[in-house]
Amino acid sequence: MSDQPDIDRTDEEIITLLRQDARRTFADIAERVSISAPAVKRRVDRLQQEGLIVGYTAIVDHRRLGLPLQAFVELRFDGRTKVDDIASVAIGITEVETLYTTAGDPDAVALIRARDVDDLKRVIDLLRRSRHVTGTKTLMVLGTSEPPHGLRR
Amino acid sequence: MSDQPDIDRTDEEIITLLRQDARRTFADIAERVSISAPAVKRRVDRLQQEGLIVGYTAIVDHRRLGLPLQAFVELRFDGRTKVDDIASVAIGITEVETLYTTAGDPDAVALIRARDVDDLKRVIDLLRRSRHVTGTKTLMVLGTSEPPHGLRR
DNA sequence: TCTGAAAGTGCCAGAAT
DNA sequence: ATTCTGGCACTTTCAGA
Repeated sequence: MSDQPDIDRTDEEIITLLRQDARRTFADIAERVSISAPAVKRRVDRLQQEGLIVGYTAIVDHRRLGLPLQAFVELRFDGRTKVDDIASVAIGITEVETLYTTAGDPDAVALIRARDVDDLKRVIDLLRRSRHVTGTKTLMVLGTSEPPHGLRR
Repeated sequence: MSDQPDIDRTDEEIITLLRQDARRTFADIAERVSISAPAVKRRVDRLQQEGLIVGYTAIVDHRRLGLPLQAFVELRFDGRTKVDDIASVAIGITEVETLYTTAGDPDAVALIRARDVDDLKRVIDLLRRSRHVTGTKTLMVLGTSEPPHGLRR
């Protein structure tokens, strides 16, 4: 359970560049951070091994992939529910993009992607019928915006 | 504003593979989907051009990068607020990972990442003082879980 | 299929400890 | 002296036409 290993300015820059475009070449990164490509590769290998970089993913347009609807479903559980049981409500439901367990009024929040209203309804019903779930509240997402992604300190 | 272009099974597989690991080579993908590497490249180029693949990013461990706290901040706005004004509350606040505009009780939800409680407090205060914001409600995230990422239909 | 570019590896130099 | 990090040279693999 280590926490923050020694990350210098160059490591930060490399991470930022890879967050902006994960398919950048080492040579490209090397030029931007002013060290050689092999040196970049070694740093990236290290960052991965230390678990700072967990992986790389393609960002897709869900609308064009046939999942235009997005919603938060707040979940409330009965008092006996263990935290691990909470996480298990999402398993097998592919429409659940992320399940957040939370401290406070909703015990969890599921971020859903759905094809259409019927699909969304089906997913909500599935969640509502899950063991220990005592209630839900759904919040439709109209739009999202995020910063250019990478300048985060 | 086109929507769903012709995506065949191979395109879907390619997208899934790139979502699992965006740094996969065309040769690697080619082997897995049983076509040639140049054919994969052409498809990926097309998927990018059609806007199905928007970009590629590195997934980082925010805890180890010094941002261990995560929270939802529900935002309520006064009646005269335009939707575009809602999105603008997040600009300049690097701790806002995503701002969701929503239909219903909260008008928007900001997903926040913070260094520590003071940082979180600072961000919440910033949001509360934003123009048109009439109230907030904060929900701490205890944990997240997401499906292996890619099997989504 | 072919050419140039990038990835990946080994080796050595220099700096920091 | 040793450890860490970078550069260089080289081979293998990939990208792109």
